Amino acid sequence: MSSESILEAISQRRSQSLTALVRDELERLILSGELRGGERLNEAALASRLGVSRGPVREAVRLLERDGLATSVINQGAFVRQVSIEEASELYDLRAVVVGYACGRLAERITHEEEHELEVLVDAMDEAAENEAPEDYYSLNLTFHDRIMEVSACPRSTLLYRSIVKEAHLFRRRALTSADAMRESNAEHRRIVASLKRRDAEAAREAAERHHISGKRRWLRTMD
Amino acid sequence: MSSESILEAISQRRSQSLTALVRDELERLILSGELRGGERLNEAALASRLGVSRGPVREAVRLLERDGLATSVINQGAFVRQVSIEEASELYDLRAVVVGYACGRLAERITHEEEHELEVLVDAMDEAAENEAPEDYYSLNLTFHDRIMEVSACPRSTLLYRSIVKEAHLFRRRALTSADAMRESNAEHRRIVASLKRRDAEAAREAAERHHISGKRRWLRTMD
DNA sequence: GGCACGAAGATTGTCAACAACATGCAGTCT
DNA sequence: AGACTGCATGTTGTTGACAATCTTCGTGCC
Repeated sequence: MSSESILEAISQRRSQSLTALVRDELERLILSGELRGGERLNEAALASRLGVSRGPVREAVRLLERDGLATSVINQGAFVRQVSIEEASELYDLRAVVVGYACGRLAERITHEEEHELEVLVDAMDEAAENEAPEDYYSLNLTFHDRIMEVSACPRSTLLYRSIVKEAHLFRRRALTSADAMRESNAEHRRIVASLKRRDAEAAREAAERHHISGKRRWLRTMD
Repeated sequence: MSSESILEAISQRRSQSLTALVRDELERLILSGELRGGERLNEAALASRLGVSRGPVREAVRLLERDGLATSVINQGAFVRQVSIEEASELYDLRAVVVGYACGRLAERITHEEEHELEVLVDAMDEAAENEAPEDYYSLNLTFHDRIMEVSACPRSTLLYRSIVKEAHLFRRRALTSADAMRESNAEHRRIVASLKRRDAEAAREAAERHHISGKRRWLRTMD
C-alpha cells in the first residue's frame, strides 16, 4: 500500500466514522438497485460483508431511516423502503412546492455569476437533447436543480430537496427521456432562468413549480 | 403489581424497543427545554439516568438527528440542535408551502364530517380568544392544523409537517398570543375552512399559505 | 504574563458475547 | 385433514469491555 493511500485512509478514518462509511455504502447499494425494495437488511450479513461489527451497521440503518431509504420493524429488522406510485406522486408534488419556494427566494438575491452558471447548464442540456443523450441530460438536469437549491441560500429547503430526490429515486424506473421530452423540459428551464434574471420572484416560483408538475406529468405518461 | 399492569408492561416491551423509549424521553427533555439548545448529550450520563446501556442511547440520538432535534460531530458527540432565527424563519416558510399544498389537495376530497370537525375547532378557538386563554388557543391551533394534515391524505406531507413543527419548536420562545393576534389568526382559519367547503383548491392553498405567512409576521413582531 | 507541550481524565467509537424474540417445522391431538 | 403445541434455528436487542480520540489542566519555557 502506498504511503498516500495510507494517509488517505487515516484522514478518512478521522473525518468519517465507520457508521458514516457503512451508511454511504448502503445508500449506494440501495440507490443503485443492488438491494431491492422490500429486501431485508440482515445486520450480521452486512457487517461481515463490510468487515465491521453490527454496531455501526445498526446505527447506519437508523440514519437511512432518516432519509426514508429504509424502514425497520421491532424485532423483525430493517427493510429497504418501497415507494408506491402514490408516494412517488406526492414526492413529485412536494418537490415542486419546495423548489418553487426556493426559486422565489433566489430571484431576490441571485448574482450575475450564478445566472451565467445556470445558463451554461441550460445550453449544455440543449446540446444533450439534440444529441439524444439522455444520460447526459439526466445528470445535467440533476446538477442544474441542485445548484439552484444551493445558491438559493435556503439551507433547510436544500436538505429537504436532496432527501426528496433520493427518496423518489427509490421508485424511479428512470423516466425514459425522449428527445421531445428533453426539449420540452429544457424550455421550462429557460423560463425559470429568465424569471430569475428579471428578479421576478413570483414568476420564478411559478415557473419552477410548473416545471416539476410537468415533469410529473411526463413521468406519469411513462407509467401506463 | 396487578396483572393488568404486567400485561401492559409486556405489551409495551413488545411494541417498543428501548431505543424508542429513550428517543421519546429525549425528545420530551429537548422540547420541554430541560435540555437546552447547544447542550451536549452525554451518552454515559443519559444511559445511567435512564437505566439503559449506551447502545440504545446512541441509536436514539441518531433518530433525533433524523428529526433535526440533535446534531452530532464525530468524536465530539451529539448536541441539542440550536435553531437560529434565520432557520426558524425558513421553517415557517416551508411549513407554509407544505400546508398550502396539503390544503389544496384536501379541498378536492374533504367530507362533510371533516368540515364539521374543523368548524367545531374554529369555534372553540374563538371562545379561547374571547376568554384570553392563550394556552387553550395554542393547543387547539395545533390540533386544527394537525387534523387538516391528517385528513388531507398526503402522508409524506403530514410527516414533514410534524417534523417541521418539532424543529421550529426548538426556537420558539412561544409566540405570546395577544387576544388581537388570536382573533386575527382565527379569522384566517375561517377563511381556510370556507375555501375547503367551497371545494376551491386554489383558494384553500392560498388561504393556508397566507395564514402561515401571517403567523410568521406576528411571530417576527414579538422578536424585537 | 503568555504560550507550547504533555499527561491525565473524560468521552466517544467499536467490538464480541449474551439474552430476547420471531420464524419454520415436526409431532400430536381433536 | 386441520389446528395447535413445542422445539430448533436464525435474527434482532442489549450489554459491558476495550480502543481511539478529544478535552482539560498543570508544567515548563520564552
